[in-house]
Amino acid sequence: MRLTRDFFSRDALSVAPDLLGKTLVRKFETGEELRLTINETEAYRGEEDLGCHASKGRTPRTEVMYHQGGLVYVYLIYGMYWLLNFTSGAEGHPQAVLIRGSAEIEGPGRIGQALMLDKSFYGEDLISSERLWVEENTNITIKPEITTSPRVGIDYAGKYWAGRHWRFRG
DNA sequence: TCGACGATTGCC
DNA sequence: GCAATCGTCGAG
Repeated sequence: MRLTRDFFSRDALSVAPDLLGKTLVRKFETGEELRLTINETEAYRGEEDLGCHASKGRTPRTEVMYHQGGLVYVYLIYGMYWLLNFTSGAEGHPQAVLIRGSAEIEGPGRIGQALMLDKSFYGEDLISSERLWVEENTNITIKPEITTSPRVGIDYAGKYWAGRHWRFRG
């Protein structure tokens, strides 16, 4: 069953750990489906979070994070990898959850490659999209053991924000 | 308009 | 250890 708007409308710190164990589905134009089990996420939350792109304010790039939850926020990193994020929270609250890894494919850059993401996915609605969405995983019967740790690659955000344990693995 | 840099990865 | 590679943003 596809995850609802309500699921993504909650705070990023609730959505990020709850996405662990969920199934990410990408349907290609060929009709072929790629299904990945999410096992690693990170929360980016608000303009005050110096590790969040929205800390620079509302710009063309960060715009979608200010919208409702359940939308796709993709951006090009190092000129070669598209990183996948889902917006969360309510309208006006810039938040996003980075999909950092899955059981089948590890690494945010590799996930983007496997899903063949590009700029056209910016703003895609996970609740109605025909090519990308998230489902409940019916195979999992027990809730995964979740561990937390500091987010990756944001030392520039300073000791406080880089030190928040907003990376979730399960 | 210009230059620095990044929520990464893979090869030397 | 470092190059690849380009959109974004702040400075000039």
